[in-house]
Amino acid sequence: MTNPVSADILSQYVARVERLEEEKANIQTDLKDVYAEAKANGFDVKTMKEVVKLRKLNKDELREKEELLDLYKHALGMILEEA
Amino acid sequence: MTNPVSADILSQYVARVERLEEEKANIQTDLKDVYAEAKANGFDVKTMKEVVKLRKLNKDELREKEELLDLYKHALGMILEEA
Amino acid sequence: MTNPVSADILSQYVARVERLEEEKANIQTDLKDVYAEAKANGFDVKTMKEVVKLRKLNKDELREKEELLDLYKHALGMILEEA
Amino acid sequence: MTNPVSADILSQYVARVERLEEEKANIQTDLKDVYAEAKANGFDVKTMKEVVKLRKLNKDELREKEELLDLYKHALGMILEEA
DNA sequence: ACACAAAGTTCGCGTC
DNA sequence: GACGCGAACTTTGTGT
Repeated sequence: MTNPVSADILSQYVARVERLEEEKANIQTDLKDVYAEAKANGFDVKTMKEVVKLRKLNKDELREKEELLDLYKHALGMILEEA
Repeated sequence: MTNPVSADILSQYVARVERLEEEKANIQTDLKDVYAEAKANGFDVKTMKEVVKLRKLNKDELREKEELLDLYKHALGMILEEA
Repeated sequence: MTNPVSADILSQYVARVERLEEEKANIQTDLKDVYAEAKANGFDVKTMKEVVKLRKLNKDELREKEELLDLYKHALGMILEEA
Repeated sequence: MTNPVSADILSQYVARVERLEEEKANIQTDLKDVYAEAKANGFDVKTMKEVVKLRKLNKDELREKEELLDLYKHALGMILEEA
């Protein structure tokens, strides 16, 4: 499979990966810091995270999806109470 | 740590785990089959899965969460278009 | 999409799915319980899971997998001395 | 909760978070690209990831981990003959 | 130590 | 039939 492993090439790839993962770890630390600071100023971190998540959603996609869903919901008499 | 590993006891636990995982795998196969059958009869599998997911959500929990969020959304002038 | 949604048929499918998912959830609970019991008796759950995973692989796959890993390790000079 | 929400401050925090998450997403894309390139050159991505993970562990942790795993394997009679 | 949340891995699906 | 994409599950880390 593959071929006689070329140590040099492999090392290069691994080095690139490790470099990127280091950068990523730094950013994650920064994120943690921002949330910590916000929390120290009285904000609710959990809710902030949720807000951020919501803002990621593209409204149009969402609407399209919901329309498709409605079809099926009605078909099912989607009464949530009867779960 | 732990203790001199008791092979018998460990084997029992592993056997129980493997039995349960086998059952689980069977069920997953069944699920796949149901969806395949539904698809063959003209239903949209992706949407079906979404309906199933929605039905799992407890409506009350949802509402509570949204109220909290609204506070922050308004604070942000949560205009999704300006993302 | 598809066509005039047949509510009855769809309901049947959803019911079957939900039944299967309930069974699956039960099994997952059982699994959790087994691991909890093992842990209470001094076993290391993480290692147990690793063992279970290894047992899933047949011997040939296992050998192949380990050989490839060793190859890469050697290429990277990662083998300092073996065990 | 917390108190009269200060919209300006909150917006700043959210902006900083979103900036950092964007950077993070870029890095993840880069990582994907590196692995894709490696794959295109005949390397096994899964094994590469495994190697990278191993390189993160220091030697002591590694030894401890492997010893425990061996203990369990032996208890289950999983060691047929060593490599 | 536990529960919740994020990350990584795996699996199924649609595509080419 | 393989590849890449997206969702599901698992596992790891963190905060309480």
